[in-house]
Amino acid sequence: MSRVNKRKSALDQISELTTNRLSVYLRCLQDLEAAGVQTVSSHALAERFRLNAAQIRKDLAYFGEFGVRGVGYYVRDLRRHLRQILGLDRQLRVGIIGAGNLGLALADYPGFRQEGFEIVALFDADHARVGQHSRGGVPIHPIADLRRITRRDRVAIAVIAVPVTAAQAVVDLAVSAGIRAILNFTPGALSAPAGVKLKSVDFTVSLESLSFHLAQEGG
Amino acid sequence: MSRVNKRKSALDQISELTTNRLSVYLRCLQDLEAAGVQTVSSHALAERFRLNAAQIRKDLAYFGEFGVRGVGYYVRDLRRHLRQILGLDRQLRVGIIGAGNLGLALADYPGFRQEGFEIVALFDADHARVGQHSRGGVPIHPIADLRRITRRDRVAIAVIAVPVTAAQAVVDLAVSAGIRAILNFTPGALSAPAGVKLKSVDFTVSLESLSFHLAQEGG
DNA sequence: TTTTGTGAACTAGTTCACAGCT
DNA sequence: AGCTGTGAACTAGTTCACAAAA
Repeated sequence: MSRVNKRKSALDQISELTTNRLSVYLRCLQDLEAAGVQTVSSHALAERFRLNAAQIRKDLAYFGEFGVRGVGYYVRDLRRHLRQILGLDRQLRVGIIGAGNLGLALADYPGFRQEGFEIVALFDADHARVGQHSRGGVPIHPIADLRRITRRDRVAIAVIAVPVTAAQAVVDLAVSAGIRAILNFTPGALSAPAGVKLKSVDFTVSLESLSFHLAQEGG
Repeated sequence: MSRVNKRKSALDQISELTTNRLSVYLRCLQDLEAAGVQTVSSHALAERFRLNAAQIRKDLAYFGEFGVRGVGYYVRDLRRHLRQILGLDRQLRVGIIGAGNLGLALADYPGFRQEGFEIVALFDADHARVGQHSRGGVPIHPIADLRRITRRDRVAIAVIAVPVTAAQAVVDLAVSAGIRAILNFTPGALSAPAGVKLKSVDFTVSLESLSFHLAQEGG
């Protein structure tokens, strides 16, 4: 069994901390490539994020031996590898459920398109919104059409930006429409069946963490 | 020295993981109190988040002995304690820098006000936006007024929702205006001096984490 | 009896330090 | 000489398991 296969079999035990860092490395490599830099060492990368160089080498080594001893990593090569590892070598289509302020803002968020995600649809229960478009041109569909549009447009990722009370029902609906990856922006605990990856971003928790630190120092 | 003081001195070594969970517990307690529940055990709480009961007890025990053996925790009491620990017993004022789609959406995000944060000001470099208000009525100021408004309105927390290229300059400006806590929504590494708490929310990293999981399963 | 608070055991994640390749 | 890849050492975080309290 080849070294690559040995690694492949251990790939599901990669921690989320590692994959998050891979995203960060990738962004950095894109900057470096744009700046015409050919090679980069783990130390040079580490300095940018005040991270440990060994950590970067370990993160990368889970997936293969991408570096060259005495030289470092070829920026172009490593970037290509990371894009492939993160599944960004194919265009991933995203649907956003909830066309309120937040949903509309996310639909036109330039960072997504830039990294290769394509926001293809918004969904909303409010009939007044259906048929409209975001400023950037993403069409708003009735939520009843979620299953149909998801299949037609091959939506792979759902973003949840609805009021808290509707969130679990929307997750269930997305799952039943065949969605296997969900990014949730509503607060509170949601559950999804095994095999469906659910990731949550909770603004309130983040703000409260800041509040805690102010409370500690401020007395 | 009292037990409370002994703990107080160790308070700065509380991990972010713990404080994030405290926010989650607090939200749950608010629901329980609204539902008229008097007491709750660490096991009952743990089930809600499929978390470990010992973890919850440890998280709480950093700050005092809030529980009653054989009974559990008094919901009302614990809620009050958590609000105090997280610094939510006083109204915290927030300013949002960047009045684009995202900044405006955050300004009117109902979850913030609900937890006791007050969004008092938006700031933007674009003169066309200055003088306008968010739908919810938050006024948009020129960024040049950041220092003045921050002092006048006693803004404690800054939210960064500007384009990536402007982000570090905006952080520096906020710090020089006396801000000690910053919630950053732009991608990439920003730096702030010691004593200033900078927390980042990176949408792209979250989406790429989902992409990674799809790439692993999907083959 | 029930449930907390917490030391001890365990697990996960990070950093060190160096052999080995270029 | 320079830098990677990685076992070993270390640090942080979680879970177990039980004495002590109500």
